[in-house]
Amino acid sequence: MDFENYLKATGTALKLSRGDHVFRQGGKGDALYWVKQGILKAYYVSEDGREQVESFLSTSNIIGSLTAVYAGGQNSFSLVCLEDTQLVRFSFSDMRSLAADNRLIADRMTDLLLSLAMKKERREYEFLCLSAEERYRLFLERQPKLVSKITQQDIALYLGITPVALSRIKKRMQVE
Amino acid sequence: MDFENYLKATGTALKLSRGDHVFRQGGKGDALYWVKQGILKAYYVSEDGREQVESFLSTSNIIGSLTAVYAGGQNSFSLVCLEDTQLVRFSFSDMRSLAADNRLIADRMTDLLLSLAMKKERREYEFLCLSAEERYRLFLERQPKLVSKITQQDIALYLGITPVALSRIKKRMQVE
DNA sequence: TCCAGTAATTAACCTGGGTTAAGACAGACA
DNA sequence: TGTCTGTCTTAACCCAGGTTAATTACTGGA
Repeated sequence: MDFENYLKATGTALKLSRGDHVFRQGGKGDALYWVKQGILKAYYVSEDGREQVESFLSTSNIIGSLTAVYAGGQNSFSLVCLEDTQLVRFSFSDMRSLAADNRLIADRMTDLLLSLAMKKERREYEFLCLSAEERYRLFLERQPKLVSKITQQDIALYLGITPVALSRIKKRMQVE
Repeated sequence: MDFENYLKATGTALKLSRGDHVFRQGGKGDALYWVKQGILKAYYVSEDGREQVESFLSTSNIIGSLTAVYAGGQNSFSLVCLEDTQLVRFSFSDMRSLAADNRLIADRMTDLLLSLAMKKERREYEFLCLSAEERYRLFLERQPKLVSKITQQDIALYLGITPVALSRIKKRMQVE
């Protein structure tokens, strides 16, 4: 059984509308989600009520809170649909059990974890070494298709700055 | 065979001195390192020659560049000893092969990947949602033993600020 | 077509951190 | 004992981005 078949066999198909939440920060559950269709936003709300965007997801991405997966902790962020969305939900612990007897699943699971960790390693580098403007340029390069479908506000919060600051950066870039 | 025995059996013991590099940014290799004894610093050098610190490692931590592990890419950072250090080097691809036939190794490998990814998820959150001062307070809480053994400069570069800024933050915190 | 609500821009002012440079301090060593 | 070197602190100045608020533009109903 390969990974796609595993998803079809054990996963639950979900159809959600723009604005629906897949899960909320603080909730429980070790589920992961494969995005069949749509655009989603993963975001944190910090203690003082401010929102920051962890990432945007689109077709064929896989997302889930690792702190929730690991030892069944709480979701560290919320996941909301920015468009009508189709997802397949599957359980990490089920996949892990299955991986013990199935090399294909085991390989895909390892790849999945590696790529999740690498994605975060890259983002860590960007925050540590790049300016807000450089991060914005990189975002335009990497996710050009998303730009038109996401509000400036969300892009700013993804970059770790305010919408006002992003507007200034855009203006600065036009002039040059 | 459990994980510690796996390390002893297949790993290579290394003894390094303060200042020695374990590997350098841009180099190849899919090795991971288990820290038996000592303190190390993982750091990036960005294009303009500036250094930023990715993390500090001490006893029983495991470290390696995930981009290097994944598909045998290049190390995305350098690793240097801040004290005399004992390491055990082991190959990720060997562990992965072994995991296919050994559930204990497979479990430990999955845990390892999950904890690496979670560590980065946490740090991503800190950069996105916390101020430099809050990140410093958190560092003092989490790694109090390291504080006395690491220069202020390295702590500042870990927090993503300059040594001058960290000195100001410390003063500000004393006054309050 | 008009209205209401949201998103984006712009301006004015404030603040945290960067930059540069000068001094203080401490350990290493001749 | 004095000097050298590296680390930390402090000060002065600058700038990117935060904050608040007013203005404009856009969009989706009714």
